[in-house]
Amino acid sequence: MENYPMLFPTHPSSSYHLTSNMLRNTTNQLFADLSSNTCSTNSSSSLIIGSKEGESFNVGSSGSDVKPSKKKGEKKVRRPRYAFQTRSQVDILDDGYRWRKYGQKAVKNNKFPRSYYRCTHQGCNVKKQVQRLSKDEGMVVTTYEGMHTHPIEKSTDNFENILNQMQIYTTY
DNA sequence: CGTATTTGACCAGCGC
DNA sequence: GCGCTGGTCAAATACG
Repeated sequence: MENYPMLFPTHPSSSYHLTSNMLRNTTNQLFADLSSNTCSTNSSSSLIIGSKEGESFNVGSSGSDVKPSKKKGEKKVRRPRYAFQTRSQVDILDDGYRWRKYGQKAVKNNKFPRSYYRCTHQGCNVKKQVQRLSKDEGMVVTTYEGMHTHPIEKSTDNFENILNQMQIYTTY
């Protein structure tokens, strides 16, 4: 059983820490309740994390399978999802990990489609979805699901890179 | 040529 | 039971 203590795992990578810290400072990220309130609430800060239940659902095991049935002993696992809103004109919020887009769906309440991303690391089942609010075009809701158990592969050592991201984030 | 993205189809959960 | 909505897969395509 794994617990999900926080949004971002504390990795020894100082650059990561810097990145997340930078993110917090530049953009006001707020937690939104996905369980009861959904994101339709225009309230400023809605802390969430509704679900508990830490379930590690192995994905990349032995190639691709069309699994109609779930694994043994697990049913509808609702692992916690961490969502935070970000004021940004860009929906590509690079947190240092490499994401592969695996789906895109249109949401009823929003005019903009929701993008589904998954971490490209093998054994890392971290998923995230990015959704832009139709109410506020400059508001992007990013929902993280799961935790990374591996270091960042992106070269955030470059301060220029970080600065560049900061410029992007502060483009509003 | 290898990898990421796009896009339609498929499926499961939920409400009526 | 049926239809709607959300979530995922996988083939095709784009891009380096």
